[in-house]
Amino acid sequence: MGRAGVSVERLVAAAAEMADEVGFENVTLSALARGFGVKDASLYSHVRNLKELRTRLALFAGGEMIDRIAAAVAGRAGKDALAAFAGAYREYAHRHPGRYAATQIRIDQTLVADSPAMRRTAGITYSMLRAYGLDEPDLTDAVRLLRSTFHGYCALEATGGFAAPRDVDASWDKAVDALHTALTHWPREER
Amino acid sequence: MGRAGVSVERLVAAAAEMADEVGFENVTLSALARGFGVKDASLYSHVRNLKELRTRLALFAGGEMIDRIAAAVAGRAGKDALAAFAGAYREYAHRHPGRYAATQIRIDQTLVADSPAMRRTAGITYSMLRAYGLDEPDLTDAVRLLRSTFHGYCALEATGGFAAPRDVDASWDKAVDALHTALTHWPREER
DNA sequence: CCTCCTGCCTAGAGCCTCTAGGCTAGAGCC
DNA sequence: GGCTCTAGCCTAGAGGCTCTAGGCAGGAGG
Repeated sequence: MGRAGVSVERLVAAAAEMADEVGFENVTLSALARGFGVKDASLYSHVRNLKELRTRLALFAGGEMIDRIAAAVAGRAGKDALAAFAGAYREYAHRHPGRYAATQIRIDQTLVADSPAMRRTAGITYSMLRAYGLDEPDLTDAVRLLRSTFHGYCALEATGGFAAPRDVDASWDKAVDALHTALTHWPREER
Repeated sequence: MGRAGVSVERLVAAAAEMADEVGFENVTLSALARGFGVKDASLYSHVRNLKELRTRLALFAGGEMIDRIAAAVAGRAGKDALAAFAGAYREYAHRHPGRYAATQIRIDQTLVADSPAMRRTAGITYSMLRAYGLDEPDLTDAVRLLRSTFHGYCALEATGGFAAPRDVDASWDKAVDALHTALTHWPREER
């Protein structure tokens, strides 16, 4: 009986597939082992435990996602860039619900901080926002607003939170418009 | 050995406590049974299965949450009402992370639709927004924007998503301000 | 050619959900 | 007071999951 050829990379890739099919929560080392034709105990020589697999999946998905977003934003500015960012974000969340869910788990901050994907994400977001003429700390506040709205919308959509008959794509476009006006009329301290 | 006196209500209440302590995901029928001094199989005569317990908890938490929000919003209007809504929302999410997580699970839409809590939530939100002079479908779009931002912010906060040194309360206030300006300058179709 | 290490294995503990079937105390009826 | 019915608990057991400990074999490198 030859070796099955499991590796961390193949494991994470398989986990990504499985997450999109059955949900991030339901990705199981047992099921992955079955997929590789291997006993589940064997996977523990490639990955410390389930938690480690999940954070690897999270970093993988985060990188994949920011690649798509970067490609969409490239060469655009202002409202165009914002819309492209938003569109790519939501499209990834739709196409890869399991991987997207993975990006939202709590991860050791030291791990996240020196992950290249995170740095890239921050860079792209901040440079996109600089077009609105914001300075710190408004810049950080605006980034948090955008992330919150984007994530919240996708999360609520994913759990079936939008029951009203109104088209969800139209609401999304409106939300992006509204964020644009919020950014252009950003509330400054008056004094 | 007398009866332990388990009931659906006590079960849900205990689950709510446990969810806030160990996280919604980690609420387990076994652990609840241990808490009641009862074998886990016994709980299945009060609740069909884990899923049913979870949706019961979700409806319970949803009702509790909208009660707090309603109390906070009462007697206020416009930006005041928005800020009160937002504050009560986030405070509940902070104080009861497990229950809040419960409110975000996917639930059978027919169950949700005729839950009184849901109707109340919709009523309060829509009436709060009418102060901004919006009509359908903008009203629904605006509700979705608010829910998305509120939920997204709390979710990201909960998973440690805001690593920057900027104070998270200040960013929240700014976000609420920004939403207010977005609502007052709501993007209309120009034609 | 030999050694070592990698990649797999078996065995087993522990925790979880959920089903099937049975016993019993107390409530309601005659 | 006796009778029945049922709610609320029980034991037994199957099956899925994570994870540890220890073993074996085949291919790569000295």
